[in-house]
Amino acid sequence: MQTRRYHHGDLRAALLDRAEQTLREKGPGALSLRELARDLGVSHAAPSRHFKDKQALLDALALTGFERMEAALTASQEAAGESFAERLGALVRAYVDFAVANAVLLDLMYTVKHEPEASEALIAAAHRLAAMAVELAADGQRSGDVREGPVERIAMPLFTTLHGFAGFATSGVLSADEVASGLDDVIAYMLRGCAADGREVTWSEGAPGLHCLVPRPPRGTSHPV
Amino acid sequence: MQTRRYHHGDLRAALLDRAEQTLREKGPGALSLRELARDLGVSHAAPSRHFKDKQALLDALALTGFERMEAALTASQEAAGESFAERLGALVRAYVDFAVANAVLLDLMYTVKHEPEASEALIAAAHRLAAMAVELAADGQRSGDVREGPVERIAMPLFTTLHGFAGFATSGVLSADEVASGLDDVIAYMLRGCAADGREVTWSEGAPGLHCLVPRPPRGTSHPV
DNA sequence: ACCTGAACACCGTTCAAGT
DNA sequence: ACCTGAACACCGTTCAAGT
Repeated sequence: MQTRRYHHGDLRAALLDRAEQTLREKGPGALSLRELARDLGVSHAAPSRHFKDKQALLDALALTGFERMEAALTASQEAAGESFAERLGALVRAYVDFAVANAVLLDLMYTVKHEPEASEALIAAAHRLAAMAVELAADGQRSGDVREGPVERIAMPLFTTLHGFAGFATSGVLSADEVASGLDDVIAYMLRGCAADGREVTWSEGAPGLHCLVPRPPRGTSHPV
Repeated sequence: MQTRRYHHGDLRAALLDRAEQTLREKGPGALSLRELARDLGVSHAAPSRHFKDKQALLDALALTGFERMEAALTASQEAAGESFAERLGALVRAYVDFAVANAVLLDLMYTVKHEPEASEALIAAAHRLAAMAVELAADGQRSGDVREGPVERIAMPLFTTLHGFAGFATSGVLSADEVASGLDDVIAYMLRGCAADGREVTWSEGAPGLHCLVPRPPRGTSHPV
């Protein structure tokens, strides 16, 4: 019968799928391994063959979240225009869209863990996301849109803003309307924050025609802020 | 005897205290109402007089987190210098310091809740924190350090960056060293992001002498980004 | 290799009853 | 008003045993 083959085939994936669904529908408090097993027509001890404990399942789920987020961000960059501003805007939108569509999952991804060894893989996954911001900033430096300096130090505040905005969106501190209407303010602010001196900053997606000029630094300045 | 009077006096506060301690020492997964009651020498049903269920206790604890964070931010502003940059820097440091010193609590404060009625008080508390950033931005506008425009829309990206940086700090995405060394990059980026056109931006705490000039916008621009 | 069934120690929540 | 004690239904985890 079909269910038999399914579980034989991939109980591990079925557990992750079902866990995410319950997480989405009933929240993290309602997730139990026994109920998961029941739903999948399997004994309550079966999950332990695939995940040593509940936390291991949650960690694995968080990891798939990072992987899907990475795919979403990559897709956003491939679909985006060529200008730095367009690519940054696309990255922000993709991150925030994924976050609000997977709020509980995002919580899981960035939740403080207490066994450092378990967090390693998750932190590495987060660093792969951050690397995309670094890549974007490096491109921006090549095109002259982004200020000079160590590119990781320039990308970090950008990625930080992204993460904070997504966090406020998922936790409800910002309403859906506020998220939608605030996106352009955030993007414009990010552009200004990383802009090369002497570069005109233009951001026109949500609020057409807004722009400003970031000037050259005063002579004699060794390291422009 | 002493313990008897203590519990009679304020079992509710004792539960919150003890819950925070276990949270800090053993993590959120290890928190149980029954153990809490045992530790306090009280029957396992006693907590239900003060919190209708476990989530209610966690929500109450999160609320005290917001209150203490608000106090820390207020204190930072009272201790800070007069310049906008100094006050912003002090706010960022205070937020991040509180976050790393209370990582699990911060998680709890901003965790996605599934009963909207329970979240209301927490969201209101978060808004009180955000109001401090709005106040600071408004002062910055009066002193000419911060660009013109609706002050909430200017403060939101700032507060968002703060929150994201704290989130990376508590979740371990940024190491303690990276947090310490990244603080000035973040602050300088924030200053640039909200600076008034034509204003010289100076930030010299961690990296003395760094500064740049944000110029006047090109003539004819209605709304500088 | 993968799963079952029973067993163990622990939960959260409720409710009559005590003081 | 505040707490107790027993009861209920549910957990996570382990482990010998099955196929």
